[in-house]
Amino acid sequence: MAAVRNAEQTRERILQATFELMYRNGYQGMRIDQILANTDLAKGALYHHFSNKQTLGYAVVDEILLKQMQNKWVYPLQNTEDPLAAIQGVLENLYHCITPQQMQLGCPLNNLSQEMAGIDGGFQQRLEAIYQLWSNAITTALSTGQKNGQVKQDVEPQVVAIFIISSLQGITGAAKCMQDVDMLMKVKDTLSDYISSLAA
Amino acid sequence: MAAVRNAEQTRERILQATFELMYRNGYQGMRIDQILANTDLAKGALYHHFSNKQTLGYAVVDEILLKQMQNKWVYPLQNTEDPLAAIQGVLENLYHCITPQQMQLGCPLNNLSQEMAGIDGGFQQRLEAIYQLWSNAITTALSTGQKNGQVKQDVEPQVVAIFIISSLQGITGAAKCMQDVDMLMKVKDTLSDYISSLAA
DNA sequence: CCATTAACAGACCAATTGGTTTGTTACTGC
DNA sequence: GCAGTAACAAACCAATTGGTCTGTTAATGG
Repeated sequence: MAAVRNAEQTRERILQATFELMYRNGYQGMRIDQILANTDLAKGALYHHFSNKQTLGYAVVDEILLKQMQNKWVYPLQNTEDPLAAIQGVLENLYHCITPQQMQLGCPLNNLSQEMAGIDGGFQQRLEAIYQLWSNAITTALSTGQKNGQVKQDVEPQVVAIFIISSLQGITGAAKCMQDVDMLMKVKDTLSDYISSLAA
Repeated sequence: MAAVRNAEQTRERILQATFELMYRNGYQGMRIDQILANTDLAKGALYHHFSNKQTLGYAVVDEILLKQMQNKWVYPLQNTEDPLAAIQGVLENLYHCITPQQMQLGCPLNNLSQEMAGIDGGFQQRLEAIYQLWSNAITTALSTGQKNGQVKQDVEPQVVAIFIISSLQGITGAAKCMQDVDMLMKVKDTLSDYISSLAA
């Protein structure tokens, strides 16, 4: 058995497995041994790449969650003709192919925030940075919309941006408990209507 | 030392301490030994009242969280002249005397939901019941408002109720990460404006 | 081609965990 | 007032936990 070695790839495998376990069980519920089982690695390998559980958790936020945020929200809202429509598009896309499984598990960012932001300052700072990225993307989009005359002048972009983010996270969170897909969709439409009401 | 015994009171003390620890550290992060330390009880006492950690966690939801929901939302919205104003009042009251500590810790119901609803069916069912209580209270208020001609006829009470709940929870959750009181208040006002827009 | 080091494997460990058991003490009904 | 039981105390336990340590093997530069 030719055991090929690729440090960077191994590191990535560990990160990905950790992310999935954290998504399913939370950071505190996630176990190191589960990572090893899911990656077919030994402890030596993991602790060669990450010094401890906390560092590993931080890395998941800094690398995986951050990248997800960029792909889902930052890039799609950049250089768009109609910012409001772009926001609606991302929203639609988000709910378009959501599985019952995903509904039950909720949003990785939200889950981790509620679990760890209040307990661990390191997590709080890193998660805050991602929320900052998110709100900046929407704030910029709304501001651009105002410049283009597509968005009402009396809305405060930053406040509304955070309201949109909050509502979205809240809906995902509520769905996790309520387990009602139809209701989830209707509530999402209510948020959609609110966003539409921002149009000039 | 006359060790006075009061079973019901001891049970309540355990429940209260467990609630606080769960609020601070999450269910998975909360440790049995911490409960004992905070109540000055021995293990025998705890396991005499509760058969295991899970049962204890469930009891916190069934008794403490449920009662909090009734006091904060159900009763205040019952038999009110102006349901919409009543909702605004509860909201205002909620944010009126919020400490930085509470902002950092977030909402007990939301924290626990995000942490456990996806993992443990027992928690999910119990938490869902509380969300049901909550949404029913607001739904009924909105319906009454419609009958009274105070609320627009074209709003769907149940959907809007869940949207309000979601937004509120989302705001609390975001505040936990963002740590910005002023922003939190402004976003809350945005929700308040939305609720005002429901008036006939 | 060989020395050095990076990338792993896996046995090992101390501390912590939820939970049990056995014993003691306060109450309660008769 | 005493027997029986409920309400505790506290030592004990097995399993799990994150983390370490000592090897071994593959790459890499000279």
